[in-house]
Amino acid sequence: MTDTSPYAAHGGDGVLFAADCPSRPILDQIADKWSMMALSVLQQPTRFNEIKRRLSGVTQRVLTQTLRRLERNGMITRRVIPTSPIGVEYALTPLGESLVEPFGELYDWTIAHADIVREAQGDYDARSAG
Amino acid sequence: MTDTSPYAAHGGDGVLFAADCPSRPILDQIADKWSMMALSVLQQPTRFNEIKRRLSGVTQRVLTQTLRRLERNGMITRRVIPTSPIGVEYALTPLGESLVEPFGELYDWTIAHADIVREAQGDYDARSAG
DNA sequence: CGGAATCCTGCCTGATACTG
DNA sequence: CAGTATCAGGCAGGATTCCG
Repeated sequence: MTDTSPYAAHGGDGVLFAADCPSRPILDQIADKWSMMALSVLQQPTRFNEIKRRLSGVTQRVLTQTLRRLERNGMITRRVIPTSPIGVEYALTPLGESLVEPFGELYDWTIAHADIVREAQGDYDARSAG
Repeated sequence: MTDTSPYAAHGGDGVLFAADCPSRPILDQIADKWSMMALSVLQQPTRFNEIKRRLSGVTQRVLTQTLRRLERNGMITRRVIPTSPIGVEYALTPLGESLVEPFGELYDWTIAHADIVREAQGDYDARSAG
């Protein structure tokens, strides 16, 4: 990669996340757990309530906001199915598909390190209590 | 791919993010922008106020909470430097270092797609207004 | 079914002051 | 310096209800 901007590469230098770094406004939009989980679920087109069931714990209000935001950012599409009762199916755009990869690696990381993290939590809590 | 657990791999099937998926409690802890930015900044050991300056926009309250949470999850260490005035330096643990990779890919994604996302936002807003 | 509207609570923000 | 404490005000999120 031929660095054309101070933000071209991650790691190494100290300009990471400066106030004007172009990563900031985007991270504000997508770097939250519900966005990540929704994107992952949408690897196959899915309807609203099905997404809601998968993301157990999310409220319909927050899920709606999340899907709207993802749609506005060009990551998913919203298609109304004129049945009765009505259906709405969400699906990834090519842009959204390209995001699944980084998110997937993060997902895989959590699976791989779940035990270690739980252990660390136990240690910390024991130290705090003692 | 030899799936040993229903959660062994990302993508493909439909069990993603079931209520008992071990990814959930961890994502709750780390899948937020401040955690991600803090971890990235801490690729080199950094003191509190320096981190705060890098993560422009964060309040000291939220940053403290974020660092505590990362420390509890075994991702960073907190070292008090007995100078006067006192100093506190945060640094990555090996666990935290292993997280930098996935986060870095996400960071690189935002840099690479910043323009496309901005364009999508403009389109969406224009459609909404029209 | 999908979502908008409503109300209500509570945490976050932002500012400021205080401690070791 | 690195927090904790406090308080005002605002906005996010939960629960519920209603509509196409």
